[in-house]
Amino acid sequence: MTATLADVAARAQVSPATVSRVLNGNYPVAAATRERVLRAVDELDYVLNGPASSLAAATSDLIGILVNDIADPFFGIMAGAAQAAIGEGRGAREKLSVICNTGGSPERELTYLTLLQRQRAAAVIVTGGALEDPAHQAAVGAKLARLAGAGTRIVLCGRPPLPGDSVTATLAFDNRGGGRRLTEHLIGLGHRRIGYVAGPTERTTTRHRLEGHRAALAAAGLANALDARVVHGSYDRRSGYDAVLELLRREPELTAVVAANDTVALGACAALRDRGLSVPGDVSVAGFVDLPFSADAVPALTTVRLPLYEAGARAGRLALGAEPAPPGGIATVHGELMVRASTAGPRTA
Amino acid sequence: MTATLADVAARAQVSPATVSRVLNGNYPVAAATRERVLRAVDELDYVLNGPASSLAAATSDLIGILVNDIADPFFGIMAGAAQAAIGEGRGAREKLSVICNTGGSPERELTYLTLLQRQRAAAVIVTGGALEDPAHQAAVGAKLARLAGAGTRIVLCGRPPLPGDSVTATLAFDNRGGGRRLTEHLIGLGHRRIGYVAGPTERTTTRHRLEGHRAALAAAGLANALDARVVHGSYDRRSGYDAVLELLRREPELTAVVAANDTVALGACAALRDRGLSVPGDVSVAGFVDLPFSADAVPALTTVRLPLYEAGARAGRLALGAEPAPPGGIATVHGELMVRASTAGPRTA
DNA sequence: ATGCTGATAGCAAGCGCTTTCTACTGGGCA
DNA sequence: TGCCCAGTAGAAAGCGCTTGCTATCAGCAT
Repeated sequence: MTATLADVAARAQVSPATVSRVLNGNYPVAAATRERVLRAVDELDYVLNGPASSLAAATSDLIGILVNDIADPFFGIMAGAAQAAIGEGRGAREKLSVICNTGGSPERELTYLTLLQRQRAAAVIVTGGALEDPAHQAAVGAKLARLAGAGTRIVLCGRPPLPGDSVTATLAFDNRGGGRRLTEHLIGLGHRRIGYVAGPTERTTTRHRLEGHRAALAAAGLANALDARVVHGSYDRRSGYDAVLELLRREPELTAVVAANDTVALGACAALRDRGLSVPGDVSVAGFVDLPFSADAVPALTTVRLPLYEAGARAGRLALGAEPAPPGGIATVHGELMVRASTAGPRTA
Repeated sequence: MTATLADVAARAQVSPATVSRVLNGNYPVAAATRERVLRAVDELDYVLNGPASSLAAATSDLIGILVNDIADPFFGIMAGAAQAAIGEGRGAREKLSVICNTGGSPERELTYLTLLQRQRAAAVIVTGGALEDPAHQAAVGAKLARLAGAGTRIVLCGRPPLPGDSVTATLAFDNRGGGRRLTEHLIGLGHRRIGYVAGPTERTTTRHRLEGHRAALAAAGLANALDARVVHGSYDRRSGYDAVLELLRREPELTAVVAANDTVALGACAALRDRGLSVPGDVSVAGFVDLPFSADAVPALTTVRLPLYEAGARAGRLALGAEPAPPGGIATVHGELMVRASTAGPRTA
């Protein structure tokens, strides 16, 4: 059937051990021998048996990348960047980096972690905000600790640090700071009645961005009506659309809306438009993340730019061990406020 | 260190064989015994060793999903849908479906295929258009044939059929028909000078959509100036922007632009706007695929809707063997023309 | 010559699991 | 009462690879 190491060995007239060493390149093999072996490999179209190899070597070349929603470019960009970085890495053997889509489901997150543990993955990159459920956090923490114990490198990307020392490195987005700067920008423009379309309640990302928003309001003495002006939803466009209608119902005099992310912001814009309100003429809108299409939207979206590609690529290198972990294991990735056309001063009523 | 099957067996006072059978559930085991084994598994926090298992059973539970660019929602949606379908599948054992991002690079495509072959993947789903390079096509075909020979199920999703019988099932998008209907729509509106922003030259998807366009023009007797009105680029927004500027340079009197996909179309809109031209007032614009944000764009984009999610999910089920292959192994997935605000009759000059 | 050393190559013992074949048990039936 | 069979469990032979250890050999110093 399929050629095995032994077949190659026989053809090259050497022992299986020698073939293995040629393939792994971590043991001296005479040039002539190597040559002969490689020729045999080629002639037989031999492909290493991964499972057998992993079993014998007690390691594998699999690297898992967990994302909440791969259809969302936020994750797509990070995951793609990580895979690119990993593909670039020159290790002894090429790594197989794979993206696992949890769909935001805690169970699937754990399932994937178990599946990766089962495969004895070389590294795991977990992206995106964490669920705030303590039980689930503990379960994930325990799972990661076990993985780390088995030699798997763990990298968190765009996720808050985890207690314990099982994580190799954490790249945390400064959601709080970004959220704060964004709202400060709006306040600076003169807005006083600012609505907030938040993400799902139980996510760290949601909370942190909202906390930044709140901090800015509090600093300006505007925090009183806050809660009435916050609506939670998911991270999709639909959610932004619906939330804005709800906000408008609660407070028709709103002059600005901050959204959980760009996608939500675009949904918000659509709702305002459908309501006959102009952006930013009647209501300013701001997003978060700065996805590729945000600069192209009409009007171009004011947002906080998160360097997704860079962060993803760095996570990939960290997973590979190709880059030293940041001091303390944690690096904070800051966002940059991008002021564009979707925000302006409130109409001087 | 990590618990093994033998440890579990010892603890449950049974043989390793029995533990294996309990875990795989394909052999009768007395309820009491099973119970005891499961308790031991739990107590020891045992996780199966995937490589060992795959080696012994000569199969693995890995399913690979190849995409050209995971940062593009076109692929994100399909891949996510496929993963969801696979996660849903109730096989004897949970499958690990993984997304591999080729970045459109033929070498990486082959590398991933080899890596998956190395892992003895249970199935491989290849999405997106193929490169038209005969050498590469042959290489991919050969690789897939080998995989199929080793028992790996092969599913093509959104990719033209491959000769030979190694492919389990093919879901081909009707790019030609969709392209044709789209251009017919424009012609029907009265457009005569229609520009076309095509994707990369060497891709099947590009060619098919363009052929549809050409067919519509030919049927209306408008094919004469075609070539001067076609500009090739990549599948991104930037490409649409630049291409429209080029088209306008070549033919300032253009009244409509058809883009390779929605992202490109949005770039095209941006360029027109920057040129002071209104959409669809001065120039109509149409896309392809119907990504989530296309309906929200301003103006909402006329496009050909491809059922990405459904196709991806079906590909997942086919990969699982949970759904019978379509007759002849090939199913054509048709697009639906979505007429929205970005297309209108040409200005009656 | 003799013994050393460094450079290569081979032997063989697993890695942890699956699965075939065999062995044992108890009950139903003649 | 004895036999057969269904139901269940175990023994053991690998699956294809890696790697520690040993064997070989040339060259060189003694």
